Amino acid sequence: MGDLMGDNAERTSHDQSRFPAARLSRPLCGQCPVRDGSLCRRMERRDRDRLFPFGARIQTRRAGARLFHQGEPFDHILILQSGWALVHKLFEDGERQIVRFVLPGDLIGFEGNEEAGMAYTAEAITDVTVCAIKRSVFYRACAQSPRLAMSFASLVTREALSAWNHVGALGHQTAQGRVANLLLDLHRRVTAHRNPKDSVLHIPLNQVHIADATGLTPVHVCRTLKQLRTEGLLDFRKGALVLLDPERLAEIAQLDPDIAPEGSMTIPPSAVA
Amino acid sequence: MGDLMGDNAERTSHDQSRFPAARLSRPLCGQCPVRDGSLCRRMERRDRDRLFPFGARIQTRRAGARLFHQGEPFDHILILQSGWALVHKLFEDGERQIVRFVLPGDLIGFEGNEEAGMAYTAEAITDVTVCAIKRSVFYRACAQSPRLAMSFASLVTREALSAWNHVGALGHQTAQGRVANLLLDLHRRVTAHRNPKDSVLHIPLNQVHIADATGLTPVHVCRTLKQLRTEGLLDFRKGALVLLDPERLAEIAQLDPDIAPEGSMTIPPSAVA
DNA sequence: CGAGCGTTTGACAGACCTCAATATTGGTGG
DNA sequence: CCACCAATATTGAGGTCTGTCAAACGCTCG
Repeated sequence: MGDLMGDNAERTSHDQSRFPAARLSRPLCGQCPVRDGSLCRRMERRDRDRLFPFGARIQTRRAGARLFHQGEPFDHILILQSGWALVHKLFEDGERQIVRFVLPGDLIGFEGNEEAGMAYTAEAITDVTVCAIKRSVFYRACAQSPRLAMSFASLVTREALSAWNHVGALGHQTAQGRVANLLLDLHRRVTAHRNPKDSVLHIPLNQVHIADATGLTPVHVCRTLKQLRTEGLLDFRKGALVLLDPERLAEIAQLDPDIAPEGSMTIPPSAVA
Repeated sequence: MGDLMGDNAERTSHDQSRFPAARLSRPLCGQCPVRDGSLCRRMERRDRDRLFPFGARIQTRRAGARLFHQGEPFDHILILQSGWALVHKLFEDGERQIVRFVLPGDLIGFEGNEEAGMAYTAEAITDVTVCAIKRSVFYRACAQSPRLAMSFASLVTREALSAWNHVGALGHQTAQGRVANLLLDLHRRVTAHRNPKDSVLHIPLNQVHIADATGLTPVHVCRTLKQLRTEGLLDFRKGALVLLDPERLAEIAQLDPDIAPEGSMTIPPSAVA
């Protein structure tokens, strides 16, 4: 965690001029939440207003930086403001399993405790800005504000639902289904707070990311993506995702359109706001 | 959901004499939380005292009964008091993926919302007793009591951690590792609140349950269990689980003993109590 | 005794992995 | 602008793990 709480901490709002667009390994268009500040600002204003009195700080981290590491203690909660991150579990053979991707507005840092250390590693995929607050302070704030506590519970509930969906995909589906499930899920999460549903969507992942998340090898992910492309289902190359046949994709991903997806709020807004 | 809220509702405490031991498909010894009331009473007293003013009711359900069904609305929260349950996702081909097993003290019923219906199906494995409360009432109670809200958040956090561990097992591990992981996890959860760590532990699951939870076929689960048995790692037959070599099992399951397991409380008791 | 369920075992097929080589891309420096 | 390098993506051949199908066994219950 080291310099995460260092002197480069910022207390000001997440302004594009003060937080210049990240230098990314590859250019991303304005649709991507990494560079588009609208989503970030909306989540930030609401969370910051609640948490800044408790010592929340805005931080920036470079792509590839580790936000916290499996086995090591980490005493902060992070709210991602912009950019993409991931949470993975390291195995002894050096392989890793990505358990979730973190998008702006998502909370990370509750995957462990002070004594035993974090159970997972969090890593910035792109350059990111996060809102950091001491975990003990955050819990104290929640204990004083049922509204904040329920907002926290709501976020964690969404994480649990997403994880269970992930379990279903990994346990039951073939390679096509797993990849389709992941890309559909990411597409939905990115476009959820976005009006213009353009056909092409930029996702800052490569085939290795998809492999580590779906439990497949990069080689097989490549074959599966090619298969999906030739079958006219979706096109994903160089981070550009196009859903060519969303309906058939949902079938392959075994997503029942009637069922509330991961993004749905289980806790009604009335109980939070 | 039907008769769940029917006239057989009980408001009295969970007494063995009033709630006679369930007629189970196979006999279970006194170690199993299904028949042992100590765990049930402890969880119940604490939760009931908080929730009964809000209309919580104790209910009983038979083994095999569905507590709620995927796609259908369900407006209650259930706290399992005794017995075992499971939560699974149904796929269109008729297969199912068990996403978690529910033990006494666990909460279910937040896997969806009123409008879209539940995202999963919950089913009683053995006869169960549950503490039921209207979801809207429960959320209102949480909104008035930060303590209850944080207790809820703590439970959901544990579920999320457990689900992520499950994701890691399904995505990364071989059949042996998946089965070992599941049985070790269940063993830990059952013995967590139990002093005498006897060598033999009764778990009310069959090979089909294990198959649906690990994403394997019952045939392969059978082969894997036989393999684990001949290698002197564990013995699981007719619901009787014996861990013959816990250390080597933990290796196979890729469980890092230094890392906090799913059972650890992420939210410190001081923030809840 | 027969029916039904769960378990066990075998032969075979398919999905995915491993290893290896090549092609493509993006970045760097001359 | 081109050469060069590292990282990523692609393609092929062969092997392993797990699924599928089928049959038989044991157990419980009616």
